[in-house]
Amino acid sequence: MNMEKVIKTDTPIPLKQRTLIHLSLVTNKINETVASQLKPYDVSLQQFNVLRILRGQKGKPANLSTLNERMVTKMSNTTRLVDKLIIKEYVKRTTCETNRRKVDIYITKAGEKALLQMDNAMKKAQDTILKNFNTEDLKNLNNLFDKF
Amino acid sequence: MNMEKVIKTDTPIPLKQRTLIHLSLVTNKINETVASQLKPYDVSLQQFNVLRILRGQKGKPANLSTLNERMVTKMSNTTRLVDKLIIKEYVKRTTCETNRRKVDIYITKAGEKALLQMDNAMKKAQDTILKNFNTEDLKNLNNLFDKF
DNA sequence: AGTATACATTTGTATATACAAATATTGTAT
DNA sequence: ATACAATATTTGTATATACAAATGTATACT
Repeated sequence: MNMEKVIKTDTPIPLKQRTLIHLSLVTNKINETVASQLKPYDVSLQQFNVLRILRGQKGKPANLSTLNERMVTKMSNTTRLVDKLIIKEYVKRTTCETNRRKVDIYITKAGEKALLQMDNAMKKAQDTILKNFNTEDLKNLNNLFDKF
Repeated sequence: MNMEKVIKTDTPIPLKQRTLIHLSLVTNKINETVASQLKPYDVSLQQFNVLRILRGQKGKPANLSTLNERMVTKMSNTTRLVDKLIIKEYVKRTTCETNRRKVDIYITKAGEKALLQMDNAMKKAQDTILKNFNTEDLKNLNNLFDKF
């Protein structure tokens, strides 16, 4: 990706600024690829991540606060995000037995089934996005990310 | 940044997937820092970028399509983004003389003045975000970004 | 027990963004 | 000149997100 080409500029940009712009462009590109892969399943990346977290619970229900903790992109309204998944019948929500302030959220069979298909789509997206990277590159990148 | 800590997981994540999650977390963190620095000026990062592009025009007006081309994050509605800047009196919009389908968008004196202050805020954000990076790191990071 | 405080979620509201359709203007072919 | 396609922007609408206030429940204190 040639970033100067993408944002059609010819003036040189200071290194720090360039790095942050570069990062934004990379993120945009990734989001596009991911979104287009998830589109057929009519879920957003956020919704996909919630489903993954719920699967990771292995039957144990999650409540909103734990979902929020584990979500990659924190958002202020997990209630409505879960609402969307309930409409699609991918998750179920009941009030928690032991603490009725909380809600228990589970993934349904249908959700797990759909999630399996989404996994494939995401794997495809991942391979597309990272096609130019070898293991060494990926490790270097992760190490640099740790500095943030 | 310890990503496993951020998303509170202890199960190891495959390298490719880890890389993309890591990148999302980094982006989120950066956006937070940037947004909080721009908050006092009541502009979004998008609006700030538009102002910067307009300044880069050096008096020459820009129209919506050129703005869109140069914007880091393309968005579907530059009209309304510019509307916001007009309300704040940071930019002016007139219909283009030579092609009346187009609009000429300029930054105002007030916009330039405000932008100077925002520059400082952004420089501060940048330095905060990249405080752990030396020039070598930044170059490596940019080279890896080019592989996307 | 009664009251205050903390906790977990939901709801209201304002703003942002995505996408498609509508409007206005210009260029081109007949 | 007229009709048609292309271009540039605007508007409508649906959905997403951010933030604050409201609701309902549990815990602690007197």
